[in-house]
This record gives sequence, C-alpha cells and structure tokens, in this order.
Amino acid sequence: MSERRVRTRFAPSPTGPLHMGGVRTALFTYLFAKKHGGDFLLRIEDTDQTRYVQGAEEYIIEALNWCGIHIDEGVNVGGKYAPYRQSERKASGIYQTYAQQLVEAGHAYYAFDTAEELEEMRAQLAAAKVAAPQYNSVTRQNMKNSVALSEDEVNKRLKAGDPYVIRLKVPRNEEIRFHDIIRGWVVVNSNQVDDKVLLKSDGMPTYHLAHIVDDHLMEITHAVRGEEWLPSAPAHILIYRYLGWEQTMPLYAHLPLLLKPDGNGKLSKRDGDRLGFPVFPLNWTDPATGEVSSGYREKGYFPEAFVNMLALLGWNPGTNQELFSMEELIEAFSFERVSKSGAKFDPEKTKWFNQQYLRKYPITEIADQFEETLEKHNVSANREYVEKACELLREKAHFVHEFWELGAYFFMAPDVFDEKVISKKWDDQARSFFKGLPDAMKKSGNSAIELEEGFKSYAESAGVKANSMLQLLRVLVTGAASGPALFDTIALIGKEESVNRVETAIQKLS
RNA sequence: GGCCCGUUCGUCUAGGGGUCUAGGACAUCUCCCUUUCACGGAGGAAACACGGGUUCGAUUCCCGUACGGGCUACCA
Repeated sequence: MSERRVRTRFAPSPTGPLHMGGVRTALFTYLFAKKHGGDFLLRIEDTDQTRYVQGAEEYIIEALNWCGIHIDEGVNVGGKYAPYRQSERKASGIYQTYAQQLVEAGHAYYAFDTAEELEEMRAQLAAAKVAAPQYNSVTRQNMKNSVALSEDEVNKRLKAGDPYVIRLKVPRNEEIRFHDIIRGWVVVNSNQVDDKVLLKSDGMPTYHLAHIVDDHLMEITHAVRGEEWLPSAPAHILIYRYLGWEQTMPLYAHLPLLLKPDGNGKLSKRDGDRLGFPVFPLNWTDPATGEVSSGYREKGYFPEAFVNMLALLGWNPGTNQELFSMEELIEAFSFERVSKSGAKFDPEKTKWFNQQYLRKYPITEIADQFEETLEKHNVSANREYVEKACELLREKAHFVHEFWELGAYFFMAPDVFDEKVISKKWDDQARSFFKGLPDAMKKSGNSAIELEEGFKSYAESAGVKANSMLQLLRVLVTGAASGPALFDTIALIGKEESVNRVETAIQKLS
C-alpha cells in the first residue's frame, strides 16, 4: 500500500467561542500533520442551523491564528476541496446522495416518526425498564419507517412530502472493532449502537454522516477528536463500511478530555469566570447577551506560553524538557505519547509558563507591549529607556501588565513612600544621613557601580552601615520597598533625577 | 440505569516484569544567595485505588471491585 500524504482536519462547529480544550485538539491535530509533512485543514461543521452563533467562525480562525496554528486549507484560505463549510457543501447534494445510496443498499432507511412519537417510544421503554432505550434493530419494527411500513405506505408518504429522516440500519448482535491510535483496540457490540439519524428532516446531514463524507472526500488520513466521541465511533465505522470506504478510512485518535481544576468533570465555559482564569484563547462577547468571557490573549499571556502549556496537557515528550517552541513541538510530537486519562487544567502552571516566556521573549516585543500601557498612563519615554526598564522589570513579573504597578517609578517620581519601611527605619539617624547624601551622590559617576561605590564610601565617612540605609534609599527614590537591583534602578532613572527625588522625599517626609 | 473509556505525589506526568529505597515539573515548606521581592541554588514533605490471579518476582500483564469521567438528541 502506498503511503498517503498525511491530511488532518480540525472541524469545529460555530456554536460559540472555541474553548481551550478545542484549541488543544486543534493543536495536536496540527502538530501531527506538520510532523509528517502533511496538511492541516479547517472545516466548519455548521449542520445545526439552530445553534449557529454569529461571529463564532471568525473567532475560531482568529484564535488559531493567534496560537500560531496555520491552516493549509479551509474556509478562510480555500483549497482544492472547497467549499469547507458544510452548509455550503450541502448544496452539491453530496450528503443526500450518499444517504440515498445507503438506503438503496439496505443499510439505511426512511423514518417518519414525529418528535412526540419518539418521546413516547422512549418513555415506554423506560417504563418497561429496558436497559438501553433506543431506536434500534428491535424497536424499529414498531416505528413508522421503511423497515416496518409497507412499501406502498412508504411511497405514499414520500410522495405526499411527509417529513422524514434517514437512519442508519445498525445490524443486530455484531461485533464492531476498530483501532484507535491512542487507545488501541476498542470492541463494541452493535446492540449498543442505536440507529443514528444520518440525514435530518431539514435535509441537513448530522455530524455522523457529514464528517464521514467530508473526511473521505477531503482525503483525511487521521481523524483527531475528543474522547466524548468514542461511544459513537462504532457507528462511524459501520458507515464507512457500508459506503465502501473502509479501506481508506482515516485512523481515529480520541484525545483525553480536559478536566476542571477543582472537583471533577470536563472543563466548561462557566469554570473560567467562576475560578478566575480564562477558558478561552481570546475575549468573547456573546452576541445575544453581551456577556464577556475573558481570553488568554487579553489577560496578557503570550501565545507561545499558552500553546506550550496546552501541549503538555495530555502529552509529554518523554524527556524533562518543558519549554517548547512550535517547531520543537512539531518535531517531538507523537500520538504514542498522548495519555489516555483526562488532564486537570492547572491555572498556576500556566502562569509559570508565561513567566518563562517573559524571560525569553525579545525585549523589543516586550517593550512594544509595555509602551501601550505607558500610553494609557500618558507617559512617554524614549525607546531605549523603556527597553532598559523592561529588562529590569521582566525578572520580577509574570506578565507585562504587571510592569506598571511594579515600576511606574521609572517614569515618574513617587508620591507615596512605603509606609512599613518608613515607620520602621526613618529615624533621626536616617534623616541626617540622607540629608548629606545628595552632595555625595553628585560627586559620583553615573554608572550603577560608581553610584554604589559612592554610596558606600559616603556611608563609611558618615559612620553608618551602608546596608542599613539601602532599603530607605530605594523607598526615597522609588517609593517601593522592593524591586530590581537598586543601583541598576538608580542608574537607569539617572543620577540627577534620583538626587532630586531624594531631596523632595526628604521634604515630604519631614 | 445501560454502554464505553480511564485510575502513579495536591496538579501535570516519567515509568511498559527485576535498575523503583518510584524520576521530573508546578504548587508547598526549609535553607543559601539578595538591602528587598523575584530569579537562581540546595534540601524536605508528598503517589503506584483495592482485592485476586499469572510469575521466581509485579507500579508495570490478566480478572474483579471501587472510584472518576464520557456517551446515552432530527447537538456537535
């Protein structure tokens, strides 16, 4: 068998913002394709018209883009298998055709049951304590479908335009086995599988039919999706078989779920705002309610940190390496190293990842971000100065947005001074010591080292231990009790300015 | 309820019969470095769900139980 070019797809439905679990699925799908030099496609599964949400598709594309997940083919970039939106693909009649083909082959049938009739059937089965109440090989005999009804009756109904669906005719008591890349062999008896609806009464296919037709037509080689699909996978195998596509059907990989940090259960949209961390890559405003859900991007996370964190949830390289660029992830990724069990998401570790990237990031980009904050505070400073301040501040922070609170003093003289330090250390001795400091400083050089030497020799001549005055010096110049290396800070602020600050601080404090 | 999947420190995980007195990371604690905070360094506490097999030997293989999760729609 000749090796097919690897083609994977991420196929979300535009029912709202993509949440981080979805992003992870997209990421793994992408990594696998790229690892094998293949294609990654984006297909939009909008077969449920009632759940369509305005803006969701754009959100998905923007989110993937932010994460650095590049789409080779898809709704936004086109490609030889276009269109990539199922609602548009429906127009060509493909879903209808293949559903019809299944009916003709005797593997599917028309069903005319109304919602009420279905409900009644389930209620009856439940009342009779049937273990698995479902539309299947035994119950279908008593329902209104082309298996139970006479041919005449069926034709009459079709002619009359009665609404119908097409259901998969799942055989009785047959063993269905399939190989999952992550889980190995999974075996299910067909009695557990219900007669899934393939084509809805509005003419739209369900997910079950649509994803198979599209994966086949788009020559997808590996179908990656969440574990929640595992129970319906046997039905999908059957559909491939009945369509005659089993030989080329994609290999399935069912990813473990992302679980909420506290308690149990899969991570849901609500958890984020409840627990104080984002579950979405980007901010999302619900078009119906106006409600805003926060995103990692707006919270100040680097996309690289977000992606890195996500990659290590349910996958590991088998080494101790934790920091990965996208290229490194592509190189290292394999489904063999994806775990089977669900992973609880840890917001704390996510912060740690951002901190690591804050250290690694090019200073120019950090400065770009910080300058936005500075603008908001109506502060302007020359670029070189901002970059130097960033160099000092990045060692103290997890996020760029902390810089202002941490180091506004680089851009303006403080007007409050750390009370704890002042009340504890600002005594008569300190007062007289600092009174003489400006003159001494003026004589020193401008570098951090010279400033420090000057300070120490002044302390010595004053008969005071230099160390005992250092924190006060910091408070007088910056207002804060802690910060980056003190003389580096002073050198950056500048000797003149620092001297001025010491003098005005002394005034304010007396 | 039924079916499917899973189960190593609080969390993410390494481990595929002896090398496990179970390794790493986050978080936590102690100490060192530091004027300080952070970083960094050193160290500590912390896990194989339980019960049966298989085997000379099980964290590793099999079965059961428990627990957790998922699915059970003309939603994906």
